[in-house]
Amino acid sequence: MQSIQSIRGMYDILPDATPTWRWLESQLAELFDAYNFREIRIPLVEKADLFTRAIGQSTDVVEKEMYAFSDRNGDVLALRPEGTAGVVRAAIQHGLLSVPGQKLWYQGPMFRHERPQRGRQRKFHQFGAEVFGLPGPDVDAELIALGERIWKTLGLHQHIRLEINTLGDKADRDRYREKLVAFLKPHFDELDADSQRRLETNPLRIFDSKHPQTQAIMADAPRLADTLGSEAHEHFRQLRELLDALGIQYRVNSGLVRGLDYYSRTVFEWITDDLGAQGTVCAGGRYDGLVAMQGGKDTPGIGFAMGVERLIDLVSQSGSEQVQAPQVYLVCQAPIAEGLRLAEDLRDALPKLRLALHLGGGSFKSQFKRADRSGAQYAVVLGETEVAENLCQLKDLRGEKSQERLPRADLIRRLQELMPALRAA
RNA sequence: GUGGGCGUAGCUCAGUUGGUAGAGCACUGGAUUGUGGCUCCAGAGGUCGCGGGUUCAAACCCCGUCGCUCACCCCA
Repeated sequence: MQSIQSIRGMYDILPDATPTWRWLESQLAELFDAYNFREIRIPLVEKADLFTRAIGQSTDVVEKEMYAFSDRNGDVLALRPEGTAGVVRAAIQHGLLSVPGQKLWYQGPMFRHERPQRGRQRKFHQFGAEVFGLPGPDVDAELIALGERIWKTLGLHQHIRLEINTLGDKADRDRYREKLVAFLKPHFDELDADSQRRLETNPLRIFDSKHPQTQAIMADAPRLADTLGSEAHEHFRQLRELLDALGIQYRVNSGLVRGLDYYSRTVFEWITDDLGAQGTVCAGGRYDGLVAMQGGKDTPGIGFAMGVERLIDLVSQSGSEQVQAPQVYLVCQAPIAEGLRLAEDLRDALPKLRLALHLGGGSFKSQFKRADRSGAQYAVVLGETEVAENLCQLKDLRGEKSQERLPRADLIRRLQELMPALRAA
């Protein structure tokens, strides 16, 4: 019988990898805590309309990548392709926006039906942060400072660079869009096929084109910066001033455009060259119109989201991978009841101890082989002789290869001496 | 959705002009009957991705299909 395989693009995170994931997740949670963000947990499934409205009808994410389906009631639902729309929905629904400066973070799997490649899976994970109700550039600056601290904490700072841009307010962008389209129309035949299509759907993205001829045309295109209203312009100027004051390095990339429709004013992106074609590790921006668009009271907002798989890839390259091994391996060649009892006694006294009890029997030799392979620092030996004399032996498997005999009652104290971290409550 | 590369043991990979499948690592046992790592010996492990075709004979050639992967596209 053919075994059932996982769904394309939805992969398993295996035991060798989960310690690194947990490490990264706990680092991020601590950093969000430190910046006074609070965690929100939202459903994986929402009404499809939520995403259509927030992300934009004509974006690829909605148009061809969304996992949408009808449930038994005939409602059209979708697996969430990103987190911001759901957070905004929840914030409106539960009145979280009544105070200014609501800071929220979220975490979890997202789903997009794309062709998988490095750094791009159909099920992928994001950590994201959102701040509501504060229109000023101080928020933008603090959020970017948080991002910078995250890369430093993860040891990735050398591999990641920051690019920022402003998209202006919606009126600026609409005006600019018209100018850009008017400029490009005469060049239509010279554009590559993808850019010809984007002229209809999302002309600002043509700046991203990798075709040399298209790039040459875009070099002479009108700039969004020249169409900016004075308020948006001033917002961006102040943000840069704050970043300079913080000593944060960045590059203004006037071609930087976010893919989702809801962004306005500040947009930013952290990029790496070490991940192949999917170099964006974290991206975000301001979305001042989104809350109103979702039916809430007009409230400014800003946020970012990072791709966990991409970060894990970088972390693995930088040698920060975590491993999980027991600290003590209990070799038992006495009646297993003795081994189970000793193990449970140890777990009672030392809740933090990572203890592997040998199960399944076998010779001393094979049990020690297991103990070695497990990566454990110490082996505790319990044989017939030890049981008869009510003692046990403690062997250092890594260091001096010493082995000591000691009364079973002294084992806990000895392990605490050897591993002081076990004492902490 | 489009294109390139690749599918052989749990993993990394060999496999000669087509002649019925191998290595290293990992696993099990032994050399060493109460002690791991190094070494040696033995063992177990395979619908050669799947389906069809050509052939006396296919892992190898042909067609189809599925999957993986990289890139385009898209995006975190």
